[in-house]
Amino acid sequence: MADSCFVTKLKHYLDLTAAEQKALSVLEEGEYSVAAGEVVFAEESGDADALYVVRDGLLHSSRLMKDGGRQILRIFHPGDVMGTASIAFAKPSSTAVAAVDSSICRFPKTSLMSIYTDYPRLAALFYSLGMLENVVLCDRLRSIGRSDGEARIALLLLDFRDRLKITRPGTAEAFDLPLTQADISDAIGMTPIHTNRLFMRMRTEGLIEWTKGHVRLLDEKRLADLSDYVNRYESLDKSWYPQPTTGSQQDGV
Amino acid sequence: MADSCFVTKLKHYLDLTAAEQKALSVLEEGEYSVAAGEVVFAEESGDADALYVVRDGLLHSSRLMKDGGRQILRIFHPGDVMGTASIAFAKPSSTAVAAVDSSICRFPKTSLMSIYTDYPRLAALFYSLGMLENVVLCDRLRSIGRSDGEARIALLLLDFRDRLKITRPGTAEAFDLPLTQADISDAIGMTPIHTNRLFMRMRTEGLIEWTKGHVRLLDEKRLADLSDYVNRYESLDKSWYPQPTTGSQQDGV
DNA sequence: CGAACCTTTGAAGTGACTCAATGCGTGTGG
DNA sequence: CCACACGCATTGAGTCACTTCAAAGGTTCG
Repeated sequence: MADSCFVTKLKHYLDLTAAEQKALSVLEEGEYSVAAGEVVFAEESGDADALYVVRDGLLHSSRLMKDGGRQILRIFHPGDVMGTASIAFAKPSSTAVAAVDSSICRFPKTSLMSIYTDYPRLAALFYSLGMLENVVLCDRLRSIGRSDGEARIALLLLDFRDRLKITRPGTAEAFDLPLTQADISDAIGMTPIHTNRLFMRMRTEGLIEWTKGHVRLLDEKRLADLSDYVNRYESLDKSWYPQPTTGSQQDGV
Repeated sequence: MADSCFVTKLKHYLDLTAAEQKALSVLEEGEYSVAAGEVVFAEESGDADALYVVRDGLLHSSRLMKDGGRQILRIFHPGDVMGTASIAFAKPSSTAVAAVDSSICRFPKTSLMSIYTDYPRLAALFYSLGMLENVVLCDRLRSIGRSDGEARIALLLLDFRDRLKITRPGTAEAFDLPLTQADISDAIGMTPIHTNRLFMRMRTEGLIEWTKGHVRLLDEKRLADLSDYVNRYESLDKSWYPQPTTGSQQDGV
């Protein structure tokens, strides 16, 4: 059987043992479909007793504002884990919605327990990935806090592309971006009207091509320069990881 | 010996066994002082081979912009762990500076290895705390992306106060805030001039009192309302944690 | 007693916002 | 097969929150 996107993604960072892969497969048992626009979990409603692995499609998490506005917090690609806030809290702190028809796997967070006891290296990998997301979030905070509209769009596009690259190594300067301009504006903290004007401008400036649902980066260097972009997804520092768990013996230092 | 702020903070979330506390004490061995304004680690310079526990004082991490601007990413209080980005990366992705004379403990990240192998419940707690920070970061992203100046300041003040509360349970509506208006403006993504006008306005509106280095929240309800604030620091969901490690036996499910 | 740092104020400019409307493709029901 | 509705992209005009540039007032400290 071919690897799932989840395993592909983890293998991108770390050589997994057979035992580790087997332990992970438990997390991808309950696969199901969500239609575009459908809500997977919602802010302050229901219990956050599970996490979700994205198998296919595209989803995002957001928080609403009192005035009806919305801030998109994260965008989830195949191989990503959604709902990690429920590791800390018993209620969802954001709302997850499918941007296109997607396929996800739900697993109860108690499944993590045996990973922590029996597969310490996987626990370490999870922590690393959590901290990676943390750094990416800081990059976005900096972008939204301190740079103008074009730079914010540039960061979003480059990040989207590089995240896609992990599980789709073929991805280059052109890719599908199945988000509306309204979605993008909610992600970069601007109004849809202004976001549209920015897209127009970036088109005439020769930075990007944009046709509904599809983007081409025409000048990656200038985009990266604009947004001071760093690709955080290349590799992780594994120097502090414990020994891997192999099937036969239960490790040892 | 009295608990350190670090242990106090972790105990706020979880009853630690004697063995667990002993394991943590290793992380607080190399204490040293940093003067106000001093840099602990800097963006893209040197190796990120260590983490830091704050014992006393106040520090923050930031990233610079090309034009000389700065975005403050996080503010560290006693009991907080700085430099968690080095869990994922070999180079610092931000710059940490002491806001006031502080005292911190440095420990190599390889110290985490034995915690992951021998104290799975501590590993789980660390992961939870990482995800908590993640959610807090999302709250700030939302604030900076979608709300106006007053709301951003309100969030910063409430968050600062509630974070302080963890290790200083006495803290109420008045507390020291040893940051300049320029620092605060770098944290909320505004210019110092405008930040000052916002402070002035919030003063006349009866929301806060502000004297250099000291703040009093005069109308917490309205501040919380303005910023749609949620205190994330009250408690963690521990339902998925593995059994604690006790000194004598090496656990078992 | 002046230098350095921070806060405060004034005035003018601008990037992004609001309100308002048009265009455009797609699906759907009459 | 056309009329209509709906969701999304585009454009225009006026306004406002926040910025930039410029300078003055307070404190603290050597």
